[in-house]
Amino acid sequence: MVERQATLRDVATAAGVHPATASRALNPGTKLLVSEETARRVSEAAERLGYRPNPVARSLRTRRSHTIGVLIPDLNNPLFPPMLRGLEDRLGEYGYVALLGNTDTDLSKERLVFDQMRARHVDGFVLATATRNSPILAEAVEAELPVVLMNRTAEDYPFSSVSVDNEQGERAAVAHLAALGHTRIGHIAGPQDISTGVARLNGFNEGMRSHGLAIAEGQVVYASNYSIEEGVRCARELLAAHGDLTAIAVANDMLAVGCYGALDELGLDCPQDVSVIGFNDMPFMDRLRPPLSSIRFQHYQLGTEAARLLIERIEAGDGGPVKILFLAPELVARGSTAPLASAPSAPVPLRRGRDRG
Amino acid sequence: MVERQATLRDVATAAGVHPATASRALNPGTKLLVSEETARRVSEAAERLGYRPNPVARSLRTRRSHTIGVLIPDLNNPLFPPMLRGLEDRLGEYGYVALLGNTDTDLSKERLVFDQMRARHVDGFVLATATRNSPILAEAVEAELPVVLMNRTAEDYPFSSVSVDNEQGERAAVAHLAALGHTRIGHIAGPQDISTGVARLNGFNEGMRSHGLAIAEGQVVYASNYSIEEGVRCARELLAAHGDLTAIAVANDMLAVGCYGALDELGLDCPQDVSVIGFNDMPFMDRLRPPLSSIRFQHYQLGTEAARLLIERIEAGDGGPVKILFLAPELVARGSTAPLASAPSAPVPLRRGRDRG
DNA sequence: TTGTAGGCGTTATCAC
DNA sequence: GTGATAACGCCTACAA
Repeated sequence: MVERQATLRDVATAAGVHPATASRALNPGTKLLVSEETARRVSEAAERLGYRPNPVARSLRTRRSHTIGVLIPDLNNPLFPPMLRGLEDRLGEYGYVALLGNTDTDLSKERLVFDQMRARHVDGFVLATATRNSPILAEAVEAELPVVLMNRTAEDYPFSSVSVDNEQGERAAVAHLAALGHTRIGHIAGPQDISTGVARLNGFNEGMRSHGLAIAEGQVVYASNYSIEEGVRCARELLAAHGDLTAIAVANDMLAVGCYGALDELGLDCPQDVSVIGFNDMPFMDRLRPPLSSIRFQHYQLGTEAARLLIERIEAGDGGPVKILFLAPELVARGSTAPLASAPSAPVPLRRGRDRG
Repeated sequence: MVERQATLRDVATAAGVHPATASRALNPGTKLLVSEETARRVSEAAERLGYRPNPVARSLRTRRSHTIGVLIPDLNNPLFPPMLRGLEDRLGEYGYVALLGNTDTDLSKERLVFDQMRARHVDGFVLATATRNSPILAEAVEAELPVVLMNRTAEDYPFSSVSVDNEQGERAAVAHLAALGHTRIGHIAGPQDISTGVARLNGFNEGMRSHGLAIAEGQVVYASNYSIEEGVRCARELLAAHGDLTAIAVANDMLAVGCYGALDELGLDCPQDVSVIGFNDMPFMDRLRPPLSSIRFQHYQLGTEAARLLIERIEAGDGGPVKILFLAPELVARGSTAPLASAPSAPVPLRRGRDRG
C-alpha cells in the first residue's frame, strides 16, 4: 500500500515549527526571513520525510501554474520536434512544463485549444501557429497574457518573437540559383496570412530584382498551407503556366517535397531539368533523393530562445520588454540545385557523397 | 484591464442558489440531484458570466489533475509525432492533457522527469521509453500508478500495453527477403534491454529457421540504441564480418538509415548489392533513396489505443483489467529490397514510381 | 432538493 | 524571527 505523501504540515510538526515557518524555510525567496538554525531543521525534516511540495495547492494559492501553453499547427511537421525539444528543455530548467496543442491550421481548433489552456491557467503562451489576424492574438493582448511568437512575427501586436530572418534567407536562395546561372526562377509562396509566407515572398521579390531578373505573371504561385499536397498542386500549376522555368525557390521544405512529387509526375528530373531549393532544412531533408538544398536555421535554438523570452516576460512583474529576435539563416547547397543545363542532359553520376551538413 | 474570472460563487449568487447547489448543477455526475429548473438557472448564469471551472482548485479537492505523464526517448525520432498526435487527440476527448518528457534513453533523466511528473500529480503514465528493468516500473507498481506501455511490453509487470506484433513483423521481413532469393541475411538487432529489440530478434531467428537458413557467428550485431549512428556502426561491423551478405533485416528504421550511410561508405549499392529492410515505417521513409522497405503499423492508432487503455484504467476505480494489445504489422516493399543478383549488376532504372503506400 | 461546513496544501498578511 | 489566521476555488458528507 501507498503511504500518504508528506505534507508541509508534517514537516512543520516534525521540525517543531509552525507550517508557515516551514513554508518560509523551504522557499528560496523567503528563506532569509527565517533563522539559519530553523531553516536547517526544517530542510532536514523535509528531507527525512521525503516531502514534495504539492504544486496544485501552490498554484491555487499563488495563481501561477508553472505551465506554458504551446500551440503549433501539427507535430507531424518535422520542423517542430527540434524546436519543441529546445523549448521544453529550457522551460524545464526554470521549472516550467509545456502543454502542447495542435491546431491543424484550423481556427476553430485553435480557439478550442487556446481556451482549454486558459482554463488550465497556463502562465503564458508560445504561439507557433498564429496567422496574422488570428483572433487569439487580440484576446491575449486584452487579457494581458504573456505571449511569445515562435517562428512567427506579428508587427501589429506587442509580442516578443523569435524567428529566422526570412527575407534574408529567401534572398540567399535566389542568389544561389542566380549564381548557378538560372534566370527563369519560379516561387512557390507560403500562405500570405502567415508571417513567414509574406516575408519569404518579399525576399524572393527583392532577390530577383537585385539580380535584374523579371517575374512574369504566374511565376509565383501561392500555397494555402505548408503541406506536401499543396506543394504538388502549386508545382503543377507553376510548371503548367511556365514550362520554361529552370529553377523553383520554394517557401518551405514540405512544399518542396511536394514539388519533387510533381516533377516526378511530369517526367522532369531534379536537378537536371529543374533545380529546387526549400526553406527550413528540416530533419531528413539531406536524405531525400536528391538531397534538398535549403535555408537552414537552428531549430533547437529557436525553441530555447522562445522559452527564455517568455520566462523573461513572465517573471518581470510589469510584463518586461518586447523583444524581436532574428536568427541568421544559412544556405545549404545540396543535390537539388545544379548549374543551369551546362552539358545538355549529361548523365547523372550514379552515387554522390551525401551532404550531412 | 482584465476582469476577474467568474467563480462558482459568482454563478451561485447570480442564480440565487448556494455554491454547493451550483456545483452540483454544473457537474454532469451530480446534475440529477438538482431540480431541472434550478439546473437551468445555474447553467444560464454560468453561461452569462462566462464561468470556467478552475481546474487547479478542482484538482486540489479531487486529487485528480486530468494530466497524463508521457515519457518518450526523444521527440526527434519521427516515430513519435504521429503516436503522440493519436495519444493527445484521444486524451483530449476525455478532458486529459499530456505532459511530455524526453529521456534521451538516459536512466537518470528518466528518473528526473518521472519524479517531476509525480510531483505534479499526473493521473497516470504512458511509457514509451521503459527499458525492461527500468526502476520506475517497480516504483509505479508500488505506488499503484496507472501505467500503460506504448510500443513496449513488460511481461514482468501488470501493465496494459499496446504495441505492434514485433515477432510477426520481423518474421515477415525475413520471409520477404527469402522470397526474393536471399539466403545470406544479416540482422542488426535493437537493444536487448528494450522489448522491441528482443521480440524482433526472436522474429528474425524464427524466420530464418522456418526458411531453413543458417545464422553464423557475427551475423547478428547488436545496437546499443535506436539511432542513425548506431546503424552506421552496426552495419560496418556486420559487413566486416560477413562481406558476403546480400540482405540485412534491420530492427528499426533509424538503424536502417544509418545502414544506408555505411553502405555508401563501402561503395555498396542498395538494393543491387545489399537489400535492406527496416522496421516501423516512419514518416518520410518512402522518400529516402532508395525508398526504404519496412514493416508498418498504425502509429496514430497506437497512440489512441494507449490513451483508451490508460483512461480505462484510471476511471475504473479498482484499476481495471490489464490488457495487452497487439496491432498487426504490414510489410511494405519498396526500392531498398530487390531480388538476389538476378542479372549481375543490371543497370538500375533511372526513375521509378514512388511508393506512397 | 438544497444548504451547511469543512478541508484539499499552500502561502500572504497580519500580529506578536 | 515566528506564529496565527485566512484565503485561493472547489467538492462532498452530512444535515435539514
